[in-house]
Amino acid sequence: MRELSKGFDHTTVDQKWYAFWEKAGAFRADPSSSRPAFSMVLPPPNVTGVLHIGHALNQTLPDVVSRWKRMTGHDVLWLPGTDHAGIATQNVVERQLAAEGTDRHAMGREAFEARVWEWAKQSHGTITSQMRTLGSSVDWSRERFTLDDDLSRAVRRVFVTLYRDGLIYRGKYIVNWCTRCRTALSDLEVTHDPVEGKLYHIRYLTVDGGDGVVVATTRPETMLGDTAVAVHPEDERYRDYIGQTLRLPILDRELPLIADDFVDREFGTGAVKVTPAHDPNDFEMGQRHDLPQVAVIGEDGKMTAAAGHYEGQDRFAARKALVAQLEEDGRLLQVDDHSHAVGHCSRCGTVVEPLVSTQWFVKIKPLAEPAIAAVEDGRTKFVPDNWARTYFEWMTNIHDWCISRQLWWGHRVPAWYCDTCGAVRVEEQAPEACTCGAELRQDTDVLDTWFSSGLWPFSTMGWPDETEDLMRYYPTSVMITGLDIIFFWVARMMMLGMKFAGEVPFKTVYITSLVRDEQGKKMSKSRGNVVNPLEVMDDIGADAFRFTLAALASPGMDISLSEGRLRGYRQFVNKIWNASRFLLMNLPDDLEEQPEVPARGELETIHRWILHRSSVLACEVGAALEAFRFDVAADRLYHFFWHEYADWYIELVKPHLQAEGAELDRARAVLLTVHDRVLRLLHPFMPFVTEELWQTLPAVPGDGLTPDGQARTITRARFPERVDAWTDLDAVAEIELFQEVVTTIRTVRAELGVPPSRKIVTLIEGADDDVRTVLNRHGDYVRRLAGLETLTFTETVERDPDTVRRVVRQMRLYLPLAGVIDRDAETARVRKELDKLAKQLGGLEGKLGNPKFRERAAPEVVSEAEAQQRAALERRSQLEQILEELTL
RNA sequence: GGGCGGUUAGCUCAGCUGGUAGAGCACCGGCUUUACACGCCGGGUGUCACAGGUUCGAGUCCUGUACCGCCCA
Repeated sequence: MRELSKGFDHTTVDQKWYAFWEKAGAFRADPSSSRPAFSMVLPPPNVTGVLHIGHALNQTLPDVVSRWKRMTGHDVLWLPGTDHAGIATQNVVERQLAAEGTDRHAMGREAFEARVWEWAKQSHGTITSQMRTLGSSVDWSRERFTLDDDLSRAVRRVFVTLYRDGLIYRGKYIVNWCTRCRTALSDLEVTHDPVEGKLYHIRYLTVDGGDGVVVATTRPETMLGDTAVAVHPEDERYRDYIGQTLRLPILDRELPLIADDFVDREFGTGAVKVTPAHDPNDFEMGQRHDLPQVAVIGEDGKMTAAAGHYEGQDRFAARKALVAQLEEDGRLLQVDDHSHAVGHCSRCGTVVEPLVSTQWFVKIKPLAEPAIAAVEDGRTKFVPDNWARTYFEWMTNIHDWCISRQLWWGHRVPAWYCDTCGAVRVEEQAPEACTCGAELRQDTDVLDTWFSSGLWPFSTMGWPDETEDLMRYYPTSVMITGLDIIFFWVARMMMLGMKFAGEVPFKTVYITSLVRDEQGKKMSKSRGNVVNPLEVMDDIGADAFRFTLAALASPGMDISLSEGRLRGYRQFVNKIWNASRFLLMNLPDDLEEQPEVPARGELETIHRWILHRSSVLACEVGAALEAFRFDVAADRLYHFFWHEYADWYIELVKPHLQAEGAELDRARAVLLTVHDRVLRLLHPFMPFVTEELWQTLPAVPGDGLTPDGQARTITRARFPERVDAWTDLDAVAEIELFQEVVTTIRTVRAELGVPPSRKIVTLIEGADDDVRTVLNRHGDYVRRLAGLETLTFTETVERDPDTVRRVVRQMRLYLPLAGVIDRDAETARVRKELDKLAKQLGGLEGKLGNPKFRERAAPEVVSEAEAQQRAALERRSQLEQILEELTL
């Protein structure tokens, strides 16, 4: 006899199988295969990152898809890799250096880069091994890193092409500047968080000493850089002031009072100070009115020489000092509490300082337009489709993309400058020297990490070379990723993919939701409610964890990761384990191959029923996966396995497993077939336990072989489909009737506290011939599952007050239970049911009595209501009879 | 301010093209029935946020309100 341990121990099993799969090349794509291709790329996590709950979800779902596709006969490529995460990684290493009492400037660029490479190589193993723990079935032989030589070559090719097409330009504009990271940021790397600040009202006098105007500002320290005051052109209050000259407090600079309809009349006093060098809106206003830019805050966040005697003070200290000064001068009229959104660096949380700086930009509109069109005409589809709206919203309001970063870790901008003649050379390969003969100096900046990850779907496949992989796997089939990076990745991959690879990068984009904690709160370190996926997997295993995520992944809904669900699905894994254990106990040792399931005509009803149900299940799971309804698929599997297969079929099949000869063979064949099928259906969700169990089953010849044909693996076994020959509604009807009778008797026993050990008797009155035939056929099962001594049919039952009576369909069940029956309780129970029935009948009568219902409702709806009414009336008369008998 | 989503059992969530509500967990009662106490049997505990409207009929469609959340500005 084959044997399994008493429970599933994921700690010993999971690793073993992942290593096996990898060694066997189970996840390796094969471009020479004749099978249809199915491809995905994994949005690369940070090379120095650790697996968090978002990764877990965004890898579990595509893993379910790729395992499923592999089993449905596709040549699957799921391409993994990591990105270099410019700012984040550089920050970490800089902190390490600081702890060692040095910094990157002391080391020099080359040594620093070498140091970061070392760190990246070292920490790279963390996330990749965590992906293996989760079971992600990626093709590691094709793993990529954004700084790989090929990918860097792609970055340079794209940069140079965009530059030559006029889509990349260098210029002096206002950008988001992080004073701590000392680099420019793109709009997307700035998060706007609400801050409780103040609104300061400051009087600016006119040059001739007149009262002037009062401006309202949240950032008084920037006033030192004011070069105008603006009001709305139609604002009656200020009509007469427009064109006057004001005097800037403290610095005494003269400022024109200009009119611009950007000004919000409702805000503050309706007059605003204009600081073109430190506010993006003011920057634009400054350009419209040709205002000078006075930078009073430097790249280090400290006041510059232009700030007068505030020079050298930190911007926030300067604010305090300046407010005090204004107050002393009597210029500060009012200070209100004011809550407003302030931009913070998404990497370090520092308040972003808008400042004017020379940077490289991507001109985005010409790239965005085709990317918008591709979603409009359905070349790329969003699932759920309302995300397309968010995509359009962003793509149509998009600004030029600042791609240069003042960092050392990343792809260095491929631009060279000649200090002699002023030439700028943008080349893929470093030019030897300037055409004027002078030496060239390369731009010191690097590119935004997202500039390289935006190329990911094709740069990883060898672009710009026309590689076999690129030809076969691009465009990818699906992109599965979180909503938080719909703009970072999806939008940019769309734009760059269309421009450079000539086609959309993916046909479908499935947007996953946010994983929240049990109370629906966003997980955050400060809140302390972060669920660590590694701890969860350590605790309950990757299989239960993955199944939970899939079961909770309803489209468009955030996921609240509930402890209860996790526990429940861990128990499900245990259930699967034990059902397999039961199966194995009942198979002979020498069974090497799975026997064929006999034809329907040779099978007992229970076998026909479970085969039918397993066929329907395969159909439902397949359809759910096709529609990305991971939750529905998980729900069907759970329900089938536990409440049909284990609760009923396994119980029913037990007596047949005690039989001999053909009856035993039939039972074994069906049990094994159904079990094998359900393990396969479960495999995409629970890869480890299903492989472990499937390996113990007798083989299906030729199925599920590893690529070298030397071993078996469920990862390559055929995914079950509907089997038309098993469709059997008669069997379903029989089993349902039987279940109703059993459940009714069990309920009586439970209500009256009849212990399982006590066998009782049941009489059935009013069964027609068909029902008798069916129940006689299943008499053994009923006796077994309901704990009966005898089940007999009768035409008339004596009116015995010590008998419990129940109605099942058109039949009455009589259970003589002298000594335990509580007639009052029984009477109350029947009355309660009659009340319920009366309500239901009332509703049905109201409906059917309404001529408009009969007139307008669909005929089948009407006849359905009539049938319900008939059944309810029948039941009522049965119950009334029972009541009468009880009250003898 | 703009956009999107949510509000259904104690908790976490399903509910397709309208036909008077479901799952898991929790809970209550009973069980060493030889796969499983991570189990078995039985029990549903609800004003489907609120107010209108469409309809023979609304959890489901429409409008509005309230509250919660996310994204963008």
